[in-house]
Amino acid sequence: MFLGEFQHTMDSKGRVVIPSKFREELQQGCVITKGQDNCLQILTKSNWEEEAIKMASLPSTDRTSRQLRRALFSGAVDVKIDSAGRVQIPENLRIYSNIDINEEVTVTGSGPVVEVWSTRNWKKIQNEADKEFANINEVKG
Amino acid sequence: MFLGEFQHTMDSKGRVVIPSKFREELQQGCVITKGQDNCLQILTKSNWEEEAIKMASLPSTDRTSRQLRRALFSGAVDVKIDSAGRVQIPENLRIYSNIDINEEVTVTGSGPVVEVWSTRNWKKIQNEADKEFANINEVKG
DNA sequence: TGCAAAGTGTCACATAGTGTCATATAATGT
DNA sequence: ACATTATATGACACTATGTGACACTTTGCA
Repeated sequence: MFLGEFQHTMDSKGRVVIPSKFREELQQGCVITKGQDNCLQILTKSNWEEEAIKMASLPSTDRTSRQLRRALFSGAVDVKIDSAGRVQIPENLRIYSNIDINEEVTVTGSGPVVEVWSTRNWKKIQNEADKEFANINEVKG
Repeated sequence: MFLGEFQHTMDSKGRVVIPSKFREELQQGCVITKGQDNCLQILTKSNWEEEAIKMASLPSTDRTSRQLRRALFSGAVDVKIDSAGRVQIPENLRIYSNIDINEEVTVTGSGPVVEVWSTRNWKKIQNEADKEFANINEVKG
């Protein structure tokens, strides 16, 4: 289970530090994919395999399914964390997520997955997310 | 069941003392999350897991669900009480709750959860709460 | 073949976080 | 009231983490 929110910067070579709390779970290998709302997702190997199986089993007759599947597989890279705790983000994913070299990055734990955001982007999303969250709590309370 | 109200200060490293009465229940591990009105909530592990399971099972195809999941998990940390009875509050939660380094903190038992407030904030909220309480009693009496 | 660009590995430094201790304060029992 | 114990807090040393720098390797391309 991944929890928390961390600020980092993407270094001049396109690498991002994985918060130390997440490393143990991801050390044995992980996969980065395009996530929803222009974030990147980092999954553990086993989590990725589950996803992949689900996707592979979608009917290839359905156009939307095909698109989803292409996005998932073509956008995925299998990376390893280096000795300084960083991962290299390939250019296509940097573009997808709007994270430029030397820019601020927010890494969040989101339960079963880790998400990587350009901080600008995250701030917008977070506002929305917090509102939803406040609504739910009000209904409950 | 957590009861009572306690004054402490956040130390220069961002740590807060958990009142000794609460420690036993929280010792085996607890999770801090964003609560309502800019307070922080401390939940026991089992309490947290209930919440988390609900969230994790929401469909990720639905934007609102995704946002909820993000708010919940990114705003949470899993902490342990140190040998001096303190917990470390990460920066994002310090900001959320308006608790600065070396500032006064009010820790309250609130039934199933413990709440952590900046004392300034707490006083405001408490006034409101007391008024409500007085009103109810007036109507009843 | 050589050059430029992109990626990888390593290091040193600054800072944030952690652990421990000593003292002060508060709570408890006699 | 007093002694005894538990609790809170500040101080400080230590560790881990994040960051920037830089050299080295690989890749693609002229």
